[in-house]
Amino acid sequence: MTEQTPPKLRQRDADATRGRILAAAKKEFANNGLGGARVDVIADKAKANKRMIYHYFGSKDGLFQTVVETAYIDYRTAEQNLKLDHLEPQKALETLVRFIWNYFLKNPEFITLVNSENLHKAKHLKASEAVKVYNRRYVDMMAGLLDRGVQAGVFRAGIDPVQLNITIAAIGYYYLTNRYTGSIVFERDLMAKVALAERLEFNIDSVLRLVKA
Amino acid sequence: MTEQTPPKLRQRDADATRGRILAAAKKEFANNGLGGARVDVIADKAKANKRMIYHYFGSKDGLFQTVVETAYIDYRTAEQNLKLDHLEPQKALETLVRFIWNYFLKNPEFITLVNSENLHKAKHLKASEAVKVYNRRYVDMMAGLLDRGVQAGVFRAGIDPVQLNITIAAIGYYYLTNRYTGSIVFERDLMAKVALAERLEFNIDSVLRLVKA
DNA sequence: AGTTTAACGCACTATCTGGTTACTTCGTTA
DNA sequence: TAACGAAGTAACCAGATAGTGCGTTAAACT
Repeated sequence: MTEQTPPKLRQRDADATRGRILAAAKKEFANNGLGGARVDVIADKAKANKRMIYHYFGSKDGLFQTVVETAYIDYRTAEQNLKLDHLEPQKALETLVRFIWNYFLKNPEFITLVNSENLHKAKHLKASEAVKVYNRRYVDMMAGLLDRGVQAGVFRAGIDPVQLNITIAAIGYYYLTNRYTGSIVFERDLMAKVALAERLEFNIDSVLRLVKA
Repeated sequence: MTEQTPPKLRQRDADATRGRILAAAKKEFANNGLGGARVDVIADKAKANKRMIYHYFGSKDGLFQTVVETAYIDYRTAEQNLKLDHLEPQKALETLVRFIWNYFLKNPEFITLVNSENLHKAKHLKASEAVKVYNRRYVDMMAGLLDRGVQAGVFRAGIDPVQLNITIAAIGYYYLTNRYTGSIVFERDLMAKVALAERLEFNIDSVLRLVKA
């Protein structure tokens, strides 16, 4: 038989296709924002058909929502793997500051996605119950960490874990999200290796000063 | 006779039209980002013709550039009016933290514009020499302020003014730019009056602890 | 083997969008 | 006052853009 079609095994794999779309969308949304992202570009980059995007995610907004929620859960999951309970308070705090800094640095899409979501008043994340659960656990951990420090006499009492939490994220997030305008404004390359290392040290030092007894 | 027209009600007023376009554009860009903003909407809101936008600003990007640059200069100008040199170091620092917080709070467009500009890798601000000049003056002021504090024995030595600067902005900026996701994540209304007051106090306290001798 | 389900893709569209052409009207001044 | 440049307008355009209708085919199930 002349049939003998070359084994163009076009495997059908829903999960894989969905995954490729999600990955491509994450990049496109992170680079251009929700309004600037193009559905056709996402389909193309994912080596999928645009029709599939609507099949799996319903709409551009639906796709964005999934991207943001996934990014958030990934972040909190990584954070939870730190197991800070096993470290002495100061060391735990330093580890946390270091982790957050490095996570933001190595996952720049995370920051831009969060910015986009806030530009849209968090309407996509509003629904997510999962995000709240993850975070409750995190705030509890921080509260416990502060308590342990106070018991050990190394931290002062009365620190609001949420405020501290926000501050720790802030001093890394702001520096990195404003890397471009910041580099212009301060006339130095904020992303140079030395500059990054300096900032991390400054941040660790700042947080320890903030909590010390 | 030349009709003396004291309140010259000009039907045609280039400056006024330009101003209305700029104001409308600031809102539209802040609310939707560069990619999400619509030129037609801007023209409409400004009660101007779309053609006028291209007449005065050349392109959507040109308009955005002017908006961002203007917003930046407005911010630095307000900052300079604080005259911190006349205050004792600690009071000056507190005043600065307070000012930045309130400026971000009362000018939410400023934050979203800066975010948008960073999403686009600051390509619109890159050209602006004015921004650099303003900022140089600001960093010098901060350096002088720290020196005065060290002389007076209230601040510790060796603090990098740029790092402190970034931190002061960060602890306000992050809280406010992430007001929507933050309110979900922490399950409290970050924009409630009490919450805002608490955050400001926490920030002032943090900065003073950071610098104290 | 036959039936059903779901993955996949082509081709299409209604509408939008940044930008432009061609034109009119006002205000200033030679 | 005539003329000329600038302010202002409406209609338009070509390409983009989110979203779909419908047919095809691989795989799962019976």
